[in-house]
Amino acid sequence: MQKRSQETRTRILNTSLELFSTIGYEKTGVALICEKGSISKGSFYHHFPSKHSVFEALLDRWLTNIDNQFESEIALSVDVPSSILAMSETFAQLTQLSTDYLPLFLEFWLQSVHDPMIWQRTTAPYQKYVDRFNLLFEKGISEGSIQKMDPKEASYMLISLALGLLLQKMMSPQSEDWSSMSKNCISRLIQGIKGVPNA
Amino acid sequence: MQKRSQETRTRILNTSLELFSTIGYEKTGVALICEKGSISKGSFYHHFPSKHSVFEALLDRWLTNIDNQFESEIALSVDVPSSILAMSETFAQLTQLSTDYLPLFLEFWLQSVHDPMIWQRTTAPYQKYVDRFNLLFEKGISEGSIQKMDPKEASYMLISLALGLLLQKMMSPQSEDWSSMSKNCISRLIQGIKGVPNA
DNA sequence: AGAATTAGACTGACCAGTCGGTTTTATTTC
DNA sequence: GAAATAAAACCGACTGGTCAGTCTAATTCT
Repeated sequence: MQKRSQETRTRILNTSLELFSTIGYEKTGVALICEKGSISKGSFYHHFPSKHSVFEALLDRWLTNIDNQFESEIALSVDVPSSILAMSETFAQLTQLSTDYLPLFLEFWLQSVHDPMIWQRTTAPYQKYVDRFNLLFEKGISEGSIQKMDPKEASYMLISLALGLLLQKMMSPQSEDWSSMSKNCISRLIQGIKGVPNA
Repeated sequence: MQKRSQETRTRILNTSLELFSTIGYEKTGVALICEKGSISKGSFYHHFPSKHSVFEALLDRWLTNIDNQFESEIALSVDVPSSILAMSETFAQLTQLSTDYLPLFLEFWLQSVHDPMIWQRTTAPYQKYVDRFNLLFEKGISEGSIQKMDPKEASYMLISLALGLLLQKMMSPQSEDWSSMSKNCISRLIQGIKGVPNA
């Protein structure tokens, strides 16, 4: 039966996620993961070849999650501005869900900067989003629903805004309502980019 | 003579900055800092009580730098939108200057999330910028040069955009021209927030 | 001289990863 | 369906190496 095996594997993953997020990747010892997750050292290394491989597995899980979320959302709307808004909605949801795990996202980013292997792994999907936004904006611009501008600029603007909101959310006490703040900011940005009636 | 002493101190700081940025704080050993900076272990610990205190010193240096830069820039313009633009200009410059050290900024952020002591240290100046922007936007809104909106929202939008641009700059190959991209994005954001002629 | 600074060998804690062995689960055979 | 066998999962004491920080002695400045 692979069921037990699968279960410990995910337990390793989840416990690691928890610890990596709260105390950081480097500071989290394998021993601690094992203790907190009631896993033995041997079992840990039976499932993962290294501590870092757990990190990578978490990264992959995170990326595919985001990807699925976006993929399911993008097909729905036909109007470009609302389509963008929908994707942003998804984004807000996503951050809402995983507030506690946000620091890990930073850790991913940081490691990407230092390690070319991780960089490649993260960049590919990232580039995919950029391209997707680019296409969306191009369409919007040509159909007149978005102002005449460099679509790349629009994409980067939107993504930057989203990332920056994430970053700030991380720093502020949990009490603050970043979910609605994010929504408002994004919709206002889109409003500012929308095509003007005449032009 | 304190001159030599001062010199080794800054050499420790600069070498650490270099290494922390390129290979990360955790991965950088004190021995390596000493080797690369031609400093002995004893000297190192004569000037700093711990590795982490070097980190903190770098953080302080960074923060006061930013602060000075902003402080000198803010007084110049009287018109609100152009004042904001000026501050953003400064920001762009600032990122331009320290491209290589950008990863350290992330490291600061990450540690702030994990360590309350660091958090306090970073939050204070951060809050100062937010407040400053708030005031600026409030003024702009009341004088009509900025749209009617929550000034906090405007501040967070602008800061988010700036942070997000930084984040993305870090990930992309050095070739890309983020300096002009940043400028364009920020000025477009301000354009979108500017007061409409009628209203 | 003597205070400040520099030198670098040394220590002790910590920690990722290993290894020999046990227990649980799955499969085969009678 | 139960005994026998194989395979997968689990266990935790142990190791080897790393690294922040210490200590004593030497050197350099005033």
